[in-house]
Amino acid sequence: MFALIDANSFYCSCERAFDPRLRGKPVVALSNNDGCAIARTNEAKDLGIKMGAPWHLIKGQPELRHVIAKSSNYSLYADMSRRIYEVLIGFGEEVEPYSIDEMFIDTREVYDRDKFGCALRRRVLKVAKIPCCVGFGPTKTIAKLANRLAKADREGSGVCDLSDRSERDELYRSIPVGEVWGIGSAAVKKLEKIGVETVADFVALPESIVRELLTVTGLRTVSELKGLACLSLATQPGPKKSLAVTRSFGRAISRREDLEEAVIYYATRAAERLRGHGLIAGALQVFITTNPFSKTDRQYGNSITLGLEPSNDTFVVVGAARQALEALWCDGYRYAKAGIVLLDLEAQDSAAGSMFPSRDPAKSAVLMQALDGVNRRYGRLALRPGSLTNRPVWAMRRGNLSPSYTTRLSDILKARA
DNA sequence: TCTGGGGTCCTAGGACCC
DNA sequence: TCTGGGGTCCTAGGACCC
Repeated sequence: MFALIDANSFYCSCERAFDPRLRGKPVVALSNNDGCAIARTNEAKDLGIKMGAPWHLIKGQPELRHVIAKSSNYSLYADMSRRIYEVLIGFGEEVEPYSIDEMFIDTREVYDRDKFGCALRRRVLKVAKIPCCVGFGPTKTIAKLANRLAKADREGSGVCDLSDRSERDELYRSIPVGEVWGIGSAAVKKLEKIGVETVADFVALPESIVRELLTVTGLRTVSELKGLACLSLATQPGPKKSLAVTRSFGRAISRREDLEEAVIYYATRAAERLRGHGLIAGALQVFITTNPFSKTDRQYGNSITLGLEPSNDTFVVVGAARQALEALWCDGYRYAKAGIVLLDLEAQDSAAGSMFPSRDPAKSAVLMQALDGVNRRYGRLALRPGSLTNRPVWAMRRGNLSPSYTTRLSDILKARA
């Protein structure tokens, strides 16, 4: 049996914990650049403010003038999350922190779930000052669903137990399938086409259909909904696989120097975080894109993935990022967003002995040629410090070269020639 | 003169999550 | 003028090898 503890309007509740004047008022927490609302209190939801609604549109409406907006403060939220975790650990159960505001716990040993759930809620509210809801179920997916029901019933106890099979079957008939964890908008659309609307319709489908439409993830979700646990509690986080630093710009950027400055900054942050986790990266991806919401701007977006000599050195990461940008950049667009993603992460200690990554010299040569072309035309080569050869950082790949990458790069070159 | 096919690895992109 | 940021998993299909 699992329980899911999910904080209510987490970011807003964190703000309220430190400023009681926000209680009972419509509050939203804003994304980076104060761009859009990413958390809303019930009062704000009741005013019709949608998740992800742009703040500049909200504040333009006179009837929403009293809505209070807070810029997000992630270190505060992370700290509050840790407090909740510690409260749950204090109950002596196994805890899996699933996201910043959600934790699964193993409740096999719990006999009176209602009582236990209420005690949890009270304790979290008292110690961490955060209101939350608790959902119980024989699988994680059902516990998630139970939590949703607990949240939806605002006047209720904040605890919902879906451990009873017949009770579930009854409920499934009135719950839209899109409410289920793992069923997103694309899946809903596909399911609608074959007449599936409720969770009950969904679990009644033959396996072959589910498999065909939603692959193995869909099958897993069905099993979980039937009470057959496919997902276990992960009390220890797995090794990190990627790390990203991405931002939308406060205003559109048209000058190359400005974009380069942004990308260098992201690369610096990324390398810092990499070192913070004791990791090195074996590949780096840079992307830039125009504003997809704009109806007037010409659109362009592209990304490039480069192999690195595994490293967490700022100079190496920044050097590779600049080279990538050099190849990506196209003049004459208004850029709205850029980012850098570090991939092929490994623990720092295992780095020794993996200095020369390219397994296929012939293919490297092809890429090198393409890159040399870029460099001849578009600027200098940033060399890896201490490199024995004059290869640019981004010509060093660990695995096979992606042919589509080479193609894409030549497309870019062609477009610019 | 005839020009295979199966296994494996890799990547981009889609979908989903909070 | 202003529309988030950070992740994971799965699959199709290309490239390669023998």
